[in-house]
Amino acid sequence: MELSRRGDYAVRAMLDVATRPADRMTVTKEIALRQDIPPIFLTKIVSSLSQAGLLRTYRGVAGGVALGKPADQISLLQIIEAVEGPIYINRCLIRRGECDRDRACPAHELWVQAQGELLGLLANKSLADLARRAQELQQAPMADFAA
Amino acid sequence: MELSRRGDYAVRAMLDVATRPADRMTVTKEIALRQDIPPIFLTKIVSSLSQAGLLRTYRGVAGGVALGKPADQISLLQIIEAVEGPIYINRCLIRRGECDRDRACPAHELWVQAQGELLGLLANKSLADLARRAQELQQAPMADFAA
DNA sequence: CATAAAAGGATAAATTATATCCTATTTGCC
DNA sequence: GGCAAATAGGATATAATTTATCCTTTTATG
Repeated sequence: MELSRRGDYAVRAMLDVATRPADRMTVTKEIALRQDIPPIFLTKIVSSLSQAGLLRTYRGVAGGVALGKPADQISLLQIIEAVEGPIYINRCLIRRGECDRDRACPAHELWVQAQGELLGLLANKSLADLARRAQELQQAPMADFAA
Repeated sequence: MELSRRGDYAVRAMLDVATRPADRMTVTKEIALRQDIPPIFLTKIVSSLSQAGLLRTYRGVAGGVALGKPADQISLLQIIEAVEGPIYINRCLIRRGECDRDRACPAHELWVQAQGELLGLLANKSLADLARRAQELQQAPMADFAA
């Protein structure tokens, strides 16, 4: 019941790109360094994010990565599912007939609800939201003492 | 990002016990058969549930398992955490200082929120709720055609 | 005392997650 | 053209976790 590192890394990497000056390219090795992510592993994650259209990548000497679309059009759900595949809170949600073969299952209904809420939350949170919040936290770093 | 089988099995096993006549003991082997759970594996799960006080177990010939307390005092969260340990939606929530070493992390805040909602949902859903729903579904098995 | 149940330790088997290596491809620049 | 710096991607190793079983012990009943 836990996000994999791929997902965690992906979110942090995307946030890293989103909070950099948009006019300059970001290089994965630097992201890895800043975010403390194994560099070669990150290239795989970046590749998934690129295939999902969330990053645009450029090869060559002046290459690197940039956001594939505006940050407010990228949801956290998209990021996570890009690197982990579709989220299922329980096996019985993967395909119909996995748990409720014959009779209806009350647990199944619960998983549907829980999954709906979780996915809703992640789908409604954009990378832009996170980036904005990051800026707030940076400008008032003492804020977390009040929390 | 998925419930393990332990958790899934535990919920189904508890529900199985809760929907049986309370005056008679239930035997794990029968639960395993009805719920399609590997029998020996289920004994381990039952053991965890027993240690958490959610089941009471009785050895010997007329032995078996019964609910450790009234079904309305058993939450789904308790069941899952009994067999999986505490739920963390992301590593950075396990202990303070895992992700927000120095600066505050906006992703962290998101995980706190998501985890809060998920745990809240599971904590507010009781085994009694599920058992009641199970009875409804059994009495009107055609209901799921409407859904 | 035989039988039927759970308890628990050790361990095997399988699956998944994490990470790296190596080679290829692309691009910019001298 | 050739070098350097970047991503692309296949293959593979390593590690961790999950799932499952086996075997022995303990407890209780009749």
